[in-house]
Amino acid sequence: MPRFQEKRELSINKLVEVALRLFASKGYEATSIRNIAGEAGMSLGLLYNYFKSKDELLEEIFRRSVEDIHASFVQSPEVGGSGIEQHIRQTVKLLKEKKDFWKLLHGIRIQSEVVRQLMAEMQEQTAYIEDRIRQNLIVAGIPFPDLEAKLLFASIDGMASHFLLYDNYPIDDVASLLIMKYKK
Amino acid sequence: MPRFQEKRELSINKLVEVALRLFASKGYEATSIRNIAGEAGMSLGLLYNYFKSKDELLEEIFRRSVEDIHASFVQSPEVGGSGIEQHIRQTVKLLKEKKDFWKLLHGIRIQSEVVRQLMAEMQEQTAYIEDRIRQNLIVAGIPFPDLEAKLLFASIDGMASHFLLYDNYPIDDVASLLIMKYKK
Amino acid sequence: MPRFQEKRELSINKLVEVALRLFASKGYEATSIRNIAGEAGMSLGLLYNYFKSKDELLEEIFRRSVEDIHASFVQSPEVGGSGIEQHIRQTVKLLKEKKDFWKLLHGIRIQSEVVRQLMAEMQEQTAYIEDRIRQNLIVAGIPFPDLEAKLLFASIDGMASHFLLYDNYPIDDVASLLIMKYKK
Amino acid sequence: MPRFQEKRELSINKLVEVALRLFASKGYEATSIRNIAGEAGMSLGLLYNYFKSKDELLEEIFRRSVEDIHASFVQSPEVGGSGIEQHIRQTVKLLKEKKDFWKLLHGIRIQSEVVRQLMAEMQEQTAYIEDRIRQNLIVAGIPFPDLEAKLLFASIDGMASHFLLYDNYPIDDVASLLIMKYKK
DNA sequence: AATGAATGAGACTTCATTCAT
DNA sequence: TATGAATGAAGTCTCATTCAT
Repeated sequence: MPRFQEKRELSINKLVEVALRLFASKGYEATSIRNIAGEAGMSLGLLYNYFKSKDELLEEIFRRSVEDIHASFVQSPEVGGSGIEQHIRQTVKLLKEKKDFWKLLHGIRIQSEVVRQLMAEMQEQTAYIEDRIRQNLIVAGIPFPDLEAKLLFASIDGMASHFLLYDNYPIDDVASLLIMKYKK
Repeated sequence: MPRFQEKRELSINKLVEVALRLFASKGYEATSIRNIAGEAGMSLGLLYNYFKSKDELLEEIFRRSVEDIHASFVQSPEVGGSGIEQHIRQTVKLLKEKKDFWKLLHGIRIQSEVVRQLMAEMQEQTAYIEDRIRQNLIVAGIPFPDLEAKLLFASIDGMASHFLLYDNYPIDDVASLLIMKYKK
Repeated sequence: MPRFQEKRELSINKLVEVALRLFASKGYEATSIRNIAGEAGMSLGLLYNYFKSKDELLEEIFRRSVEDIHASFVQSPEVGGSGIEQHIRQTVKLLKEKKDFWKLLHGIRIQSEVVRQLMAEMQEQTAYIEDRIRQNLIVAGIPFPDLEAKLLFASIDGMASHFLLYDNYPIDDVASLLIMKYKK
Repeated sequence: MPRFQEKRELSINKLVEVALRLFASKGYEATSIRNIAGEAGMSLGLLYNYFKSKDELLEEIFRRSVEDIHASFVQSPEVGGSGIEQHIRQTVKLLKEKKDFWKLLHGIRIQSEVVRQLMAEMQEQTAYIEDRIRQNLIVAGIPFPDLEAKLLFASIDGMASHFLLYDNYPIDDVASLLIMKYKK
């Protein structure tokens, strides 16, 4: 019965979507399973048919989001320019597209009690991103690429934080300015 | 009876110190009042003699920390160099000195909810800092000081995040590199 | 699934019944939620599935009781005699049938605080009853019906209090005597 | 040192007065010892120097009030008229003078968990009052004095309840009407 | 006499999770 | 698949009371 499979996926997608939204706006701890099931229009029991625990739901959110982001970074660039420019533009694009996930991530990454495991996996992603940045800096012939990579990564991350934090943050302008610094 | 006052302040200081440490490491929501009182070596009831609620304890932590930080920024600089250099060095110094508070802040600022009030007050501090940065950029004769201020603020914030996030983060080196970019 | 509805109603009815009994005998404040759940043979958590708070449970008790009483007063009289006689007899009948509710009401009505809202609604009922009494007095051609209504209402209320207060209170005899005073 | 004695009595009087006011307005259970000490302008410890417990404070309130009321009933009448008239007028007078105590009493007498002992003592007073009423009825030559006493007592009690319950209750008028019924 | 620090039990309430249907 | 009844631990907070000073 493919119908069952369909419904199953529909429900799971709905749950992931709702949970991400709530985790992003209220925080992981402050969001209750009841709240999620309610907003998703389904019962507590059904939620537990799909996810063994609240943690597992969080993990699934991370899995999906990280996968999407990774794919987006790896695949042929959707934005033009040099390597660095592409990287920054791509990051900004993803920030806008997946604002809720970034909010969740930024809100959870420092106090990772529940999510130590997830964070370990994230670390890999982080290292990968920093490495990409370094590669691009090397290509651009910038000196001290290791340290520069750390700085650029931090700058991008800070920009992201402020975008998530403040309304009407002119992220495109700030990004452009940042890109300019690495031109020539 | 100054003895009461003494004991009172001792208890309050201990509570604020312990709560800050726990909030920083486990997060505000995940830290229980019982946990705080226990680590502070006192009973639940005593905590509530001094703080009407968990929120109020958090507020007191913020009040004290923000006050310290503000004072530290305003007073005669303890680190040398140009305006921008001073600002960055001072920030790094404070980051190291008040690591727990920054952890708490970075872990709480995105999903406010409980702390919308506090965040509103923080906003003022934030605006003040961004303005200081802009002033320094103007003095240094840097074009687009508004946008540059946003970028520099973001870079510093991102650097701080990574310092809080990763062990052995070479913040002094990254800071030096950042300072260099605004020299000459 | 009517099964859920059934169970739900069963639990709610049980809770309302037990809570009324306990509130009546020990008072609202002195009765704990744990006590209620325990006597009702269910867990604390289940109670909170049905009632958001202790107050709401009290409100439900009031809602149901007031509704019953109102219905009983409005519907065709189950006791004979003149208007006044009917009113008094009906009151006595209800007193016996809903002794617990009257106990709760008499024990709570003076120090409202929690139940100011409920009391405001009760006031309407009270006014309605006093008005009914006045109508009956007018029909019976008794002078000063306004004041007489207040007095008769007070007498009935006092009789009720003493019935609730003292064991073996001869309420039927006292009621008969009271009725006699308004005959002829 | 009579000064100590003086201060002691002053403090005790203040506590009794404040506690009575708070018990009357919020109820016994809902009033905290802290609240009482605070409103009386003294420390928790001092309160416990004078009263071993919250119960004992309540007992003292009852002792004093009952004594006052008893004295007032027993002593030469301050209001004129026949026995019944005197009794009713005197009751109304006391109601006005000791409104808080009556509120407390009416709010506590039905659910007497804490105060079973006190209520037993009150019962004596009650019996005494009912007996006085009966004596007066006998003197007035009214038939069925036993039952009439119960009814009149209930009427007076109900009047009192309504006076305590409703603002601007015309108790004097209602009392006059009640008195009239027993004239001739 | 007088203070208020200190305690711990217990109050109300929420929550993640399990289970019978 | 789907429901929501049911649980019990744990959370925040209040309270009467004791005690050192």
